[in-house]
Amino acid sequence: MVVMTRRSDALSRERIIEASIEILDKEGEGGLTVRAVTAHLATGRGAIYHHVAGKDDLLEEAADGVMSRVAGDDLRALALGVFDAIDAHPWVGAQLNREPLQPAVLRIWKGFGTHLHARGLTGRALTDAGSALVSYVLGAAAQHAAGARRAPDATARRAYLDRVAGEWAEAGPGPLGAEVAAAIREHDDRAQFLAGLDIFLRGAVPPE
Amino acid sequence: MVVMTRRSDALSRERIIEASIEILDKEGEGGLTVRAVTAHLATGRGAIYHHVAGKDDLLEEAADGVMSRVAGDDLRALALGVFDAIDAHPWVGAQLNREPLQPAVLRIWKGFGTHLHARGLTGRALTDAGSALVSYVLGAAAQHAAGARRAPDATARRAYLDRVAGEWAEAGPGPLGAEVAAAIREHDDRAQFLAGLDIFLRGAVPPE
DNA sequence: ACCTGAACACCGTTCAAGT
DNA sequence: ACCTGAACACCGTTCAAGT
Repeated sequence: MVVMTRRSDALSRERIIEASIEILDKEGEGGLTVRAVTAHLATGRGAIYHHVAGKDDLLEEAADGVMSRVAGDDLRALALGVFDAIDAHPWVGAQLNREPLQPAVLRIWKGFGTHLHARGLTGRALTDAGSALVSYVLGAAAQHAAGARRAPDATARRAYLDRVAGEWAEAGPGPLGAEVAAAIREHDDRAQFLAGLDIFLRGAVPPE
Repeated sequence: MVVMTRRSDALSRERIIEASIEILDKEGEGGLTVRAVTAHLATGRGAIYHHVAGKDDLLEEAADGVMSRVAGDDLRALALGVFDAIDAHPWVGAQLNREPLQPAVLRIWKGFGTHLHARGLTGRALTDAGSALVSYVLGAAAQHAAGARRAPDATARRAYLDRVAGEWAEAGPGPLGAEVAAAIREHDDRAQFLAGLDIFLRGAVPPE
């Protein structure tokens, strides 16, 4: 008698999402197609629709998969963790800004909310600060991710920054253009992100 | 003798962008297809490629077209102008977060940079504050636009907020979940945006 | 120079047919 | 129940042919 066992590599929501993250990391956002995912899993085109609702669902779950591995003992560490995760997976930066209710965004909201609450914020002050912090972090993430996508290595990055600096310099003959142009050439996204975070924390919560 | 004159409605970059904005406002981002634009202009599919580089170019120029009409005498007025423009044209919210160097983003950067400079910020303090402010405004814009897209009228908006509040309430049994859930139900995106702007300004610049 | 529209090389999703 | 893969209804972009 032949006993039919499940293939050990049977499809599942988890395996589909895992494969999607691999493809997104290797090929970028444009590389994630249903054809690529099903080819990677060696199955038929329509197979994944038994496990995920569609491509949007796939992207939301993939982004949450990345964000679920971010932790931080305090607020700055958590924010840096989010930044570094997006630096490592640039496609997440765009995805987080597509839908405010997706699991990954709620996860970030909860993390920041908890830390702000621990710092003594309650009521309106808490939700105002949480909302602003989430907006700042997601906005900075999208900006950084878009830049990282366009300038993946140091040489491309230099050319990219020079181009922005040039546009700034020509934009205003006044002192503003020159100042910003110079700053852009010395620019470091991660340090800039932290500087913005500190501005925000200074305005939102009293020093501990 | 027959003198051939140019059709008065000859194609031009301006007319193509204008048509694109109309389609985006009426049909949303998904409605902007090359087929829709060329049908609207009663011309052949390939005609627009003589005037714009492609669909990305079209979206960047359309967003800049909207942002070019925003003005503000002071920083808060400018920020509110950006918010209101995105409220009126939700597709701009997503577009601004796609590419940090696009004309509309540089335009916003210059506006904020000028106002921050006028408030006495220079050097690193200026670029840190400008960068953080742009990130906050673009992030908040994306969040608001995504919500507005999903909940266009008051009834849909209520259902939407109730759903978020519900997710929050069930998320944490502690005081945080209940507080945030209650705040969300009373939530007003525009007021929230202003509250976040004030947090930011408190941290970035001394009161005038 | 500009426009036309068929052709090309893709998409995401559905669904009858299989196991 | 789950999987297969052809079919469907779309895309953006190119390009030979027209004017």
